[in-house]
Amino acid sequence: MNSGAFPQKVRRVSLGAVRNPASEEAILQAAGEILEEEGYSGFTIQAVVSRAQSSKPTIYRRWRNKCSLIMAVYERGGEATLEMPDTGSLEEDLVSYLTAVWKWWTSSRAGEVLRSFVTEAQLDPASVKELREDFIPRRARLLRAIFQRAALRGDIKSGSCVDTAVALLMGISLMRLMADHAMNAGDIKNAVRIVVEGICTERERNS
Amino acid sequence: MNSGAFPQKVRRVSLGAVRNPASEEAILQAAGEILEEEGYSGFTIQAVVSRAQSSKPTIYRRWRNKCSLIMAVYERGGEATLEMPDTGSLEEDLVSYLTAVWKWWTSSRAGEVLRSFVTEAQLDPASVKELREDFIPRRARLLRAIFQRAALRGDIKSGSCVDTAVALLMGISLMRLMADHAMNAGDIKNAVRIVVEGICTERERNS
Amino acid sequence: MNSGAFPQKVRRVSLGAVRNPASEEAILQAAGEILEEEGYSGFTIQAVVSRAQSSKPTIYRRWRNKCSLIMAVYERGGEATLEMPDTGSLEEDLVSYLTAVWKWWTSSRAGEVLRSFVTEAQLDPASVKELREDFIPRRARLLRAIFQRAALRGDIKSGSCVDTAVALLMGISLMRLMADHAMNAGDIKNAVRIVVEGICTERERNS
Amino acid sequence: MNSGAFPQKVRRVSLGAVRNPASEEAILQAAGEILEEEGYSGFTIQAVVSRAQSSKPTIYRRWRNKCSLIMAVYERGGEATLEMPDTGSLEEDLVSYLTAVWKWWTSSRAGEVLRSFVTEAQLDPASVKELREDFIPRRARLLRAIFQRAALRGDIKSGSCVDTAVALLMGISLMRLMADHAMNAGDIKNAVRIVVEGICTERERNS
DNA sequence: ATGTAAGCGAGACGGTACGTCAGGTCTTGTA
DNA sequence: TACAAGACCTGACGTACCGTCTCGCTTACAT
Repeated sequence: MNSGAFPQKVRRVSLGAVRNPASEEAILQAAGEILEEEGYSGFTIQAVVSRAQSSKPTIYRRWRNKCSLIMAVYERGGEATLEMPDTGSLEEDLVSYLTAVWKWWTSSRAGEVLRSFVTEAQLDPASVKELREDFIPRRARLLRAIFQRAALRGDIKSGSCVDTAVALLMGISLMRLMADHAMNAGDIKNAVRIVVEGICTERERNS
Repeated sequence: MNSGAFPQKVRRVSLGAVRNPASEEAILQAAGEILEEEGYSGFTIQAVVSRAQSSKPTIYRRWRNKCSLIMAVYERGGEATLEMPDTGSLEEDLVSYLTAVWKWWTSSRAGEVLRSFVTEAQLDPASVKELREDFIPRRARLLRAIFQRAALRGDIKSGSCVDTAVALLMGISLMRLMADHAMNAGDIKNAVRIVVEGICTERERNS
Repeated sequence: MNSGAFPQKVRRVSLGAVRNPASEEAILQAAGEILEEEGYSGFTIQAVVSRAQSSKPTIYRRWRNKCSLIMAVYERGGEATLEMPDTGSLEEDLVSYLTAVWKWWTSSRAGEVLRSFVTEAQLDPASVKELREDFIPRRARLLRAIFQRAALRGDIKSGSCVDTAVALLMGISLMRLMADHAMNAGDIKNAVRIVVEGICTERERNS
Repeated sequence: MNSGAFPQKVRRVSLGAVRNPASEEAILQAAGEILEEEGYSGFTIQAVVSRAQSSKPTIYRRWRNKCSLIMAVYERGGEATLEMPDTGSLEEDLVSYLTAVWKWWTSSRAGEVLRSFVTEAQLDPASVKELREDFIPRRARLLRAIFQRAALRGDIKSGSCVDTAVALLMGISLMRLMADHAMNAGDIKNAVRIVVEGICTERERNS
């Protein structure tokens, strides 16, 4: 694996009148590396072009602006690999999931990518809309599923709003991320406990 | 009130070798108006200069970069006028406070200012540090005070982390703000309820 | 001819990854016009940008600073069109040449360009070096050639330094130019006479 | 002598409603040192203020702009000390004088001051006028006197223009100065010889 | 077998904002 | 009223990045 081999002198050949998937791959790879190594402020399209040995039109043919590219980098970055914990306990599941997310964010610097995405999106109303309507709901899906399993078990108080609980946990995570203030195990535990105690039935809470 | 009288042809006189507070005032006023009217993407230093009838050096003499200026605009913007509610009920106090905050954010577009600040801060590590260590704690103070009054009343479960409760409410607000998705009364009520139920004693919760 | 048609709304098309000579041409044209119309003190890069419908990076991509640009304007400005006089008389040739130079300088305001170049060069050691090693020798070439033809005719006293004679005539011209004190026919005649009498053989002088 | 003692912590006290000559002196001293040490590009009013422990208004009260200040520095710089040679030979006098001038220019870097003055003058029509009508004629006086002594001896051909001869020698010197190309003994000798042979009677020339 | 159409690397281009710097004017408080 | 101090406005500077454009090349696919 030549990740980090920079610059990669692998000359990609044209495939004619069809997009070369290798280009897309190289661009995302390069973009991710730059975000990891230089952070948002060092992330320029020209830097991506240079590192990927690609060109601006090739980038803009696929993503409509910097923001879309960053989002693609984030989504390629392996969130999918986060597995849904299922211990039978809502609290344990949430702690386990958030711990995994923060580990991923900090170890691979995917957190930097996410921060960059949220930041960049602010420059473009269409991207804010995408953030609101697509990106955040997609990110919420696993958390929602965890809560819904608890609901099926009858652990959730009637009248509680699961979406709000999800949003509380995502919100605190995002705020800490934007402030470059990673959540540690204790932070996660505290946050989860409040939310769980706030949304669960007596029985579950005491378990 | 001449807010909006643009450009104000009020010639500020020099005060000699001492900074003229009127300049600072005019700059903050102009910066605030631009953020309100044009949003972050229309906010340039030159635009501030033009509207305030000031100059770049005068701005950079006081604030080290755009980010610091935006922060000053936000802090001047009247958060101080938010009064601390005190109904005797934690839940009502929180709802009341958050409702006031969101009303302020949306009506005066202070929300736009805050979004701009958080965005701009990402370009400069020193500003992120300031966001983390000064700005957010300062913003948290009123919420903390509300919780602490409840604690004095004995309403908070022992072992609960008040700071985390505060962070949950600030986090969800920030996330909704960054996504340009204002919280309405129901959203606020749902969020507050979960946090209150999660942190309060049985007695208080049932009250 | 649309010189002076300002701004020319001729949209220059890109030539792909190669510099468009039309841009260079438009920039030099605009720069020359500004120097003619506004003089050195009105000559700013932004003014050139506006008039040439170009951009700062495009200018700085070609010339490393204002000084180089001004030099290019001067060299493009038609000195080449000065023809070498050849009457068989050194004195007549020199008078004729210098008269042509001063006419060019004053009528087209190329003199303003030259003054600006010499002035601007003083801000940058590299430009002074260029002035000394390239620009002045290039300017000296025609005068040298005139003297050398006289030398071939045997009109120059042995032991005389032709280069110094050239420098005397260029020097007085430059000084008068920098003092905004154009040389008239009499001035030129006087200067040429001294130099010719100082460098020529008796025979030639009396001819 | 504290020239170079920088910064001089000699606190000049105000003399009340009268100009303190020590200030003028300190300013000229500081300005001269900066031109010597940093050259024209490092010469700013603020630098003079700092080194002279003075202030901008004090400078602008005496000189109407940077250019006037530089001229004052040049004139204070000791040209007066150049003594008029009088050997009885025009050629020897001229060589001796020009040699002294160039020695002064290069050793004390008064040349830098003169270059700066000519450069700065180009930014201001009034200064160019002063250069033309006052400064250059003043500089020409000694050279003129040398020629006039020769004329009294009957060495100058009738019909020759002494002013032009002076201008030729000043012009070549200025050109070489602006090009940062000091004239050495041979250069001076060559130039003087041409001018002398061009302007003198047979008898003198052969002497 | 060949012409068309699209992807590709390259990099110039116009545009816009940045943050710095210098000039020259102004007003203070002190002597 | 001169002086040191330094804030102020003006406006140019040179740099950086964005997103668009056209080039010349290469290849796949339709004819």
